[in-house]
Amino acid sequence: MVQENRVMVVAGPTASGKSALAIEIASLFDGEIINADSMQVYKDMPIITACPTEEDMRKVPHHLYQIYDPSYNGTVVEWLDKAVEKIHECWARNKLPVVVGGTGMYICNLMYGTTTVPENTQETRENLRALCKQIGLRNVYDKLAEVDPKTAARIHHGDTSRVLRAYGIYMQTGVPLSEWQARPMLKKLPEGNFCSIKLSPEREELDARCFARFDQMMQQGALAEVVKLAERNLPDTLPAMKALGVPELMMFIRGECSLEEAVELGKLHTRQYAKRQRTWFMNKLRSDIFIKECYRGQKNLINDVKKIL
RNA sequence: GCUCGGGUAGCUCAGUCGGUAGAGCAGAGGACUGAAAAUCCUCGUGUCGGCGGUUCGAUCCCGUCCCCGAGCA
Repeated sequence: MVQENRVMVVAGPTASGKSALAIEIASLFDGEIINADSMQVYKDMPIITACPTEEDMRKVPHHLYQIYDPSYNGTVVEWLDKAVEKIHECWARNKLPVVVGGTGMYICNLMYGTTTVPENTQETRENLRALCKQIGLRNVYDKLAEVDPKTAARIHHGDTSRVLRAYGIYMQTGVPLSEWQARPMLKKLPEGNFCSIKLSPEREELDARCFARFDQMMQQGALAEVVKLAERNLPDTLPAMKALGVPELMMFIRGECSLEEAVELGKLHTRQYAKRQRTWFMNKLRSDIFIKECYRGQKNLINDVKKIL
């Protein structure tokens, strides 16, 4: 029987079969699924983000899927708060929460804790972008180095998002990011509550699945989905607008390339993303079960899961 | 057949006023502390189309041949 206050985490790169595994675990152990994917939280793009299907959702309860409008800028901590809330709700109902997703940062923040740094406001971000355009990223970095040499030493001067964020934190709070980060991490749940399973398939197997899945998305109407998104004319700086396949299909819609080229590019970027995910999980996520293949219904895997719960 | 462009890294191309060459993309690995499907870092020897010639020395100049593109016939 499952121990009390357990959280099952299923992590792995895109197309590794983790959603199917999560459903299997949730069905067998009376669980509910909680999304840990930074793109599947957005509405109106279920195909391109490979959200679970309605049929999947009928099998077991799914949480935190398609909760934001694509115009919304979701963040790690906002997700974290919601995920923790859902976990508590599951426990209250005597259900096993099964957290599944490919966003390593979300999962690691949930398991190992997060910093208490406030979020840069939309306004700060816009100011920063303007400043960056005006004086160049390198000069923003130099300003950062003056007020927060520790952080500057840690990040690369070409790393747009980290340089801007670090400088923004100082601008907004008057406290350097390195000071914020020196404060104790906030752990919303004890680390001991988590069991984790990590899928890390070999490149060849995963590539084939990534490519096949992209073709499948196209057949299911991914293009129509992106056409609708394109009609909204949302800023391309929004996270949802950067979901794999969106910028590529947008290029086709704008007439900048052929559909075949867009699809090829989408596949390529998916494959590159999968590599980044694998690197993250390999080196940052501790796991109780680790397999070097995709989930394809392996029975022994489920037996192993039974042992650790 | 003639004229003009081209033939340089897996791909697209830059370059060397003659001293054997470098970017972007791809590929491999890595980082990641509140935008993370984001953002970024490291790794570049290849008959510089073939063969001759000039030269101390040619990928660069000359000749010739082969391929690709455009134009003229």
